Amino acid sequence: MTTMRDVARLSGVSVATVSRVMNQKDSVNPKTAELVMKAVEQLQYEPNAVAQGLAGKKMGIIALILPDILNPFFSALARGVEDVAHTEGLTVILGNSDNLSLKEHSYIKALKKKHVDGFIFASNTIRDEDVEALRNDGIPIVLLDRGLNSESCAVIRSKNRHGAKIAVQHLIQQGCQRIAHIYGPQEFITARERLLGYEEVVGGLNGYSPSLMVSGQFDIESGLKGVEEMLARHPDIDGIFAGNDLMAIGALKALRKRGIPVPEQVKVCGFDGIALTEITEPVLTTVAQPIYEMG
Amino acid sequence: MTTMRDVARLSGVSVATVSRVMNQKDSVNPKTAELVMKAVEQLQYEPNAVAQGLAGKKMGIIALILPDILNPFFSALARGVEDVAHTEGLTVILGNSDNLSLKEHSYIKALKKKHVDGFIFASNTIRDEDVEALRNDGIPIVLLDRGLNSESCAVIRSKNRHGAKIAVQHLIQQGCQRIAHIYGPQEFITARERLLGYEEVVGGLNGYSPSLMVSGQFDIESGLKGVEEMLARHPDIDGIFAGNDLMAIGALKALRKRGIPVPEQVKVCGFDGIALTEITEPVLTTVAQPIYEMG
DNA sequence: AAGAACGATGTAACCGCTTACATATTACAA
DNA sequence: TTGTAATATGTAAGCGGTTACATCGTTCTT
Repeated sequence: MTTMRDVARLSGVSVATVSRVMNQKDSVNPKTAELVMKAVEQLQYEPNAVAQGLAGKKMGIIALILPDILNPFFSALARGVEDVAHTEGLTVILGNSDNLSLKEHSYIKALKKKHVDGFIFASNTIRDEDVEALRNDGIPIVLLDRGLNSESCAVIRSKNRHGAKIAVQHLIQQGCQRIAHIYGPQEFITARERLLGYEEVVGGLNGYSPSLMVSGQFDIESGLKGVEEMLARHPDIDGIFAGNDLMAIGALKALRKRGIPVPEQVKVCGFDGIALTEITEPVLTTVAQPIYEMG
Repeated sequence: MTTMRDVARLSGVSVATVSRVMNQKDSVNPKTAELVMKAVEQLQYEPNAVAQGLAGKKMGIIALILPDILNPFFSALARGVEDVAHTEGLTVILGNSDNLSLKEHSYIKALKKKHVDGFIFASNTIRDEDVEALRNDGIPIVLLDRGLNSESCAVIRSKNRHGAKIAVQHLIQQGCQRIAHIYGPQEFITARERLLGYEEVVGGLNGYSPSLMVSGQFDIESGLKGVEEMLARHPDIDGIFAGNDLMAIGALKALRKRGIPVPEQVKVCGFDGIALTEITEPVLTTVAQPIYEMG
């Protein structure tokens, strides 16, 4: 690998000058600069990012910690992040936390050692103390889809509550009278907010009952089970608002299993707008979040 | 950030000794070692990976270049890679190439500067010269699902041809007589092999015709279009073998659109075994590849 | 025309760690 | 007891950059 010294030697200047030319810092005689550039070209010199990192510069690496890349929601997010990172000349390190604080912690630890320039967390289980610690080290953090803790770090979230209201109102407009809700894990602020949005709209309706809500785990399986449970309790529902698309898909499966026609008898609406919703049959109605753009 | 010198100072030894203790290399007096460990503990010392990298050691980073993380096949692969990497103490850098040699090249360039320890390519468009260049630099490479070029670098592939034969034979066993095939882009060796497997089995059948094959792009959309085209040509087909699951899903959509009952009139079989196949209706038959394990 | 201010470049210290080599201590064989 | 091998630890030279500081030749000010 050719180093700066090689370039310096070939162009007959000192390494300092080469560095100056490379960084376009401090003043350098245009002629010298050209000379250096020619040598750089000839030797195909590329600065060593690790050395630059050690010498105090950024390494150009950001860490993206998310629960599970298998979840389409997060792969869309990842793609969004990675795309802009790449055009910015940054590289993205991926970490699957499975929503385990422990794993998150271990990622943070491992990546801090590697001089990561910044963290993006799309995971709902980061411990505040971990975030706090990073902040103290002056490492930039972005929190996606997570409640803001007192500290001042960038937080990106979409209007879950508002979206939920839109979804439910849509169902009502379609003529639904008894709308059930499958909510996600209440540890997640997104799930809580969507539930609130639902309650806000449905709470005022005739015949509203808390038993119209079941819990789910934001995955297909629990959506299916949730709806089965719901149908046992309330065979008369005519609308289902699922806390996310995966559970909506599960709901669809449950309904089909029972031979209930969708959307004729029961209408289903999801949340997120992942690509998957377009391959189900019937195509699922959903509240689209700008997942990619959030990334 | 506490450095090795801090530890050395606190434990009253030289940095070299601390380094020895940390790396368990060369002999160190057990008592000294314990002393050092205590200091490490007390100072919460963590070696700086960047410095270690500069000083010649590995950085513990591997690059995973794949076409698109949005494709469920690749997110499964990525998850597999990331999981074992993490348990091995490695971190994974993700790159979406979109099957563009140019993007791949730019990733390689950017990542080489960052002292990446190794590359995993799941992309079908890497130029041999790029691979060659990496090999010359002594950087380990793994090629997933790609034709092996003369060079000796690890290659992981599943038996596409064999799998294709199984798929087609399965359809025949189910009673299919006229089986169509939607093949993927023929630049991809995987697509070619699957096509070969199909031909090998179907070629011997009565009424076989090359017009039973249409090309697709390994995505849902092209699967849909391909089947529509096929139905125009051969309304009498009773089986479809798709080169991958995404196209199989497209096929399903096309059939449903035409009101053709699946699997009563036409049976469909995909390839890959991505999780998506379980959410379609009806559940799609597919040749499962151990995607995760390949990762 | 002398001194200030500036531009261009070189020197060398430093980032934090690894490691070859040197030194010192201890143990063991002859 | 002395030479030698083995053990334990320190010294210092990198790894490949960045950058504060020093140096030196110019141009500008008055």
